[in-house]
Amino acid sequence: MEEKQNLNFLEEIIEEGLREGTYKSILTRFPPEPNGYLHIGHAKSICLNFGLAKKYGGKTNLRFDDTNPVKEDTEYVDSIQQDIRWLGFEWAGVHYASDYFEQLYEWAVMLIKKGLAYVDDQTQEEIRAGRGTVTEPGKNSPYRDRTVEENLDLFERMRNGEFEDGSKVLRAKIDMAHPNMQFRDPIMYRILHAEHHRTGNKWCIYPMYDYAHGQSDSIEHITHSICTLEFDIHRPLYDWFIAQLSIWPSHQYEFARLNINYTVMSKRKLLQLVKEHYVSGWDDPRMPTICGFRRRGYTAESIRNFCEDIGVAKRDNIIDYVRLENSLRDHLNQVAPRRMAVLDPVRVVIDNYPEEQEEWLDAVNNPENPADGTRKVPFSRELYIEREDFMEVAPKKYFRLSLGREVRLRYAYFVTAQSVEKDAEGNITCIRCTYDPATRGGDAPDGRKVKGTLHWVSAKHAIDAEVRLFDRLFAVESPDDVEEGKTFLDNLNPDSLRVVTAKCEPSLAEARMGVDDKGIPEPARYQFERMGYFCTDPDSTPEHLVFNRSCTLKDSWAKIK
RNA sequence: UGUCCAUUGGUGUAAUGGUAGCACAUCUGACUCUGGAUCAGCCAGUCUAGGUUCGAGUCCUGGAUGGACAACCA
Repeated sequence: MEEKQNLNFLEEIIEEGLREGTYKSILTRFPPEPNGYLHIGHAKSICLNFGLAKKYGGKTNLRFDDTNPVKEDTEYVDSIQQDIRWLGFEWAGVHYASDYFEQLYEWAVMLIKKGLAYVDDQTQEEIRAGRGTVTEPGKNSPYRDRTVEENLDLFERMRNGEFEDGSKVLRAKIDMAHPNMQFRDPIMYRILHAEHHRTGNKWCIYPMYDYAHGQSDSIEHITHSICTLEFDIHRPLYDWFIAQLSIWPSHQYEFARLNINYTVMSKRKLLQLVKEHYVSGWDDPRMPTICGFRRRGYTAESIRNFCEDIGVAKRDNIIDYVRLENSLRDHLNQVAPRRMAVLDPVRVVIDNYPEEQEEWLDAVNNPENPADGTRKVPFSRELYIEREDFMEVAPKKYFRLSLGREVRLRYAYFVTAQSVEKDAEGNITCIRCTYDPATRGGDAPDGRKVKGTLHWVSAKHAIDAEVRLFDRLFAVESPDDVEEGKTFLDNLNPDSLRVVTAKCEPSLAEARMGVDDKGIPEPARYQFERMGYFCTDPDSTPEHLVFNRSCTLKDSWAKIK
């Protein structure tokens, strides 16, 4: 009884090719331009390219699409490699489009000889005007019919640096009236006297994407060049260059890019957030970058699961941000040790608890994984509980502490609130309670039940920690939808970061950043019971602990409220 | 008003001419020393008009809606 498997459209294509013997194994590639940090959208592409290859016993190349020296930098090539490794993938080979510049040049010469490319002296504006519009055909360049000899001579001199930036380009000679704009004599090379991060000053002409990408795929014998939908209209041109050059036929397939609500995914906008200091950097925990999620406390596994979970197709999609959080919660629920920390403390005094007494009680590290064992937490007469866990007069559905009501302090005792003390402004400064000594450990021998269980820390033993409470970076679902005169920046959430000083159980003093098996910094992750998942921030030191809130717990009380 | 792509519950994603399914969200209930987790259940869908066919979400034609393309960006 074979289980019926549902394949996505890419798997269908791969299996069909395998079945028909079009190829024996597959080779994919992940082709980032090193002009920014990778974001969660790239994670989808990475999981797809590497995941597909893995599933079908193939391999994946990492190839930097570095054909525009003015925007690219080695800072980005380093971060990109780190992020891919952190996600848990390893490439078969690392390549650079710039490795192929010489070959690409030779092929361009070949196309000139075949009468399929020419040097155009028009200005940028003239070229644009000559291209026509989506509904009107373009006009031929006056330089379109230069002889092969003249084109060869001019192109070589372009390479030799005889001309200024922008004075000439090499264009493919196709059809200025073609209904697909991509075919209206696309530019193959432009002159750019700029230093390239790898080739230095060797070149002053650089190939355009359309002329470089497909040929790079072909050189590497990529079987499946998987890219996002906006390149769909480029595919005929991709095929055209390969056909005219008679080179190894790579094929391009397109899928719908990932969109998530309450966030932006364009590199340009992310760069702007960084450059204009709306966030602290590319790895700000509110950023949708891979390094941002990493610092936020996301695990690589949770991101991989997320990408698997959302699937892949060709239709535009907007994924609910909660899907991402759910992936994280799923994973962390299984692996994160539980601790108690009070983020907004209010003092509690147990009047009938002996003044000098303290007890170290057993607390379970992770109820989902008994093997994680237990730890001791100190209890004493004065405690802190969460301010929102007490109401003087409470509605019926409120299960927490209120005057005259009994609740459980987790792993400790049942307590009943008796009275409150307030300051001049009427803020509660202290809640006076009594406890039942018979309920030690959290169970009543007489079998009586209690509706609520609260987390707490002993005031005398508590340690302070800075806790950064993150919320979504944007206040609206579609930050890019803006009215006239506004930008996505107007949609930033002013409350996306709140910093508090929390009271933590003493065992948290040991919380330290670590490194993973690839040497990449890895935070210590915890569940602060009832409050959410938290992790150490790189800013954290033994003297000054800093925790980031990765995400909250699901909170059904918040809905009732 | 050109070319290309897409359209299945609120959101994603399957069904490959033969019973429209799954996940997330929502809502109910059970259980619980985290209002967490877990378990059970409910609600809810083929853009539209024709055509082909014994039979259409699927194939064909028209329409509607959304998206991509007019960078010397990728």
